[in-house]
Amino acid sequence: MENLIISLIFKDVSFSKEEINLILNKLESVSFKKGETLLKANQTVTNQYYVKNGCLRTYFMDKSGKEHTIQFAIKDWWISDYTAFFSSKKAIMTIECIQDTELYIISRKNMEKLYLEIPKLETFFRKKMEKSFASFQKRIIASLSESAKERYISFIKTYPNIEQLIKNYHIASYLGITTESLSRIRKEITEN
Amino acid sequence: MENLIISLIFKDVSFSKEEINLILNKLESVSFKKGETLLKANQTVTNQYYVKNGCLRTYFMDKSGKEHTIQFAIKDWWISDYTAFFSSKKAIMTIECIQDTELYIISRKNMEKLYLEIPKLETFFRKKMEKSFASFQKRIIASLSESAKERYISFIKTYPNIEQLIKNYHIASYLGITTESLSRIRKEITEN
DNA sequence: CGCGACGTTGATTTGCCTCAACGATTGTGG
DNA sequence: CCACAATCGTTGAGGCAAATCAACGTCGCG
Repeated sequence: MENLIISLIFKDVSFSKEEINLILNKLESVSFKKGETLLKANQTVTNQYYVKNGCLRTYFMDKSGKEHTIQFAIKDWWISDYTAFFSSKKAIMTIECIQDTELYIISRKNMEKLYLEIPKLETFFRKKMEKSFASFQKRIIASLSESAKERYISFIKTYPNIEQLIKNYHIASYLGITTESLSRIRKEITEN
Repeated sequence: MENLIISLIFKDVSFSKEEINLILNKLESVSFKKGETLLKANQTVTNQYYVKNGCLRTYFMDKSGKEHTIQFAIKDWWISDYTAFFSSKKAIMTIECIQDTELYIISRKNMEKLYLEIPKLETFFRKKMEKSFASFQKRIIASLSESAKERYISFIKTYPNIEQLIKNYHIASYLGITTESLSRIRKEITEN
C-alpha cells in the first residue's frame, strides 16, 4: 500500500523496502481547507509539497497590490516557493488553496539527507527541475512573442484539468492580463 | 594547471586526481568567431557549453520573424538550448556569438556517464539548475509586474558586465520591447 | 430574499508598437 | 587614412492592444 504511494510520487524510480521506509519516515501528511494559505510571503520556506488531491496556486503580490499567479498545482504536482526553498531565503510568494487540499510535506533538510542515502532521488528531483525549467522557459517565450488571446488559448489547451477548478480571475492573473481583458477575449472566441 | 580549470568550472566541489582525469577526458575545447552560430534552430541538441571567454546569446525566432533573446552568457557561464538538451529534442533556439568566444563542450551522454561516476557532479548540476530556475522565475515575475523602463533599469543593474558587450537591440530583444522603445526609455532616464 | 463575489460591457486612456525618416558610429576597400 | 556603405541608434507621427475606471448583470449562498 505505502509502496504504491511512493511509486506514485516518484514515478519511474524503483526502491527497495529499506529505501521506502527511509522515505516514508521523512514524509508528513497535512490537509488544508479552500481559502487557507500554506505559505505566506516573508515566511521562511523550509518545505516543498506533493499534492495528493485538491488545487492550489502560488502568487506574487507586486508593490501596487496586484496578484500575479506563478504556478497552479493539482493532484500529483509539486508546489513551493522554489526560489526561496532552494536558497533558504524568505518567501516572496504566497501559496493559497483554491480547493480543499491534501498534501505530503517534505523539508529541505530531509531532502538533502535523502539525496545522500538514495542517490537516485537526486536524479529524480534533478529531472523534475529540468522539466520545470523547460516549462518556465516556454512561458517566457510565450510572454515575449504571443498575444493575450494566444496565451489564453494555449493555457486552456495545456491545462484543461486546472481550468475546471479555478476562477477566471486566476487565469487572468496567470496570463498577466486583467479580468476585463480576459472576459473580452473569451467573448471574441465564442463568437466565432 | 588543469586542476585549476576544473575547480574553476565546478566551483565549491573538490575532486580527486582520478576524477579530474575522468572529467578532462569528457571535455572538448572549441573556438568561434563573432557572428558565428554554434547551434541553429531545428538541429539536434547534444551539448551544453561552458564559456571560457567571449559573449553569446540564445534567441528564439517567432513566426513573424522577430528574435527574442532568452539568455546571454559570458565568461564562466553555461549555455545551451536546455529545453531541447534535457529532452533530447530538436533546438527551438539559436546560439550566436556576440564576441569571439572560447568554450568547453560537454555532451549529454558524457554528462550522464559522469553523474554515475562522480555523484557530486550531479549535485553541482542540480544546484546550477535550481539557480537558473530561480532566475527564470524572477524574469516571469518581472514581465508580469514591471514596466519596460523598470525591466531595463533592473537589467543594467543586474548584468553590467553583459551590457558593455552587447548592442542595444540585443537588450531590447531580451526585454521584449522594440529598439525604438528602448531608445526612448534611455533618453527619458538620462534626462533626469 | 438580499448580499457579496464574480463576470461582463462600455468609454476612455496609456504604454508600447509600427512605419518612416534621419543622424551617428563602425567597418572596409581603395 | 580617407570615403563611403552598412549597421546601429534616435526621433516623430499615428495606431493598436490591453489597462483603467465605472456601471451593471448574474450567480451562489447564508
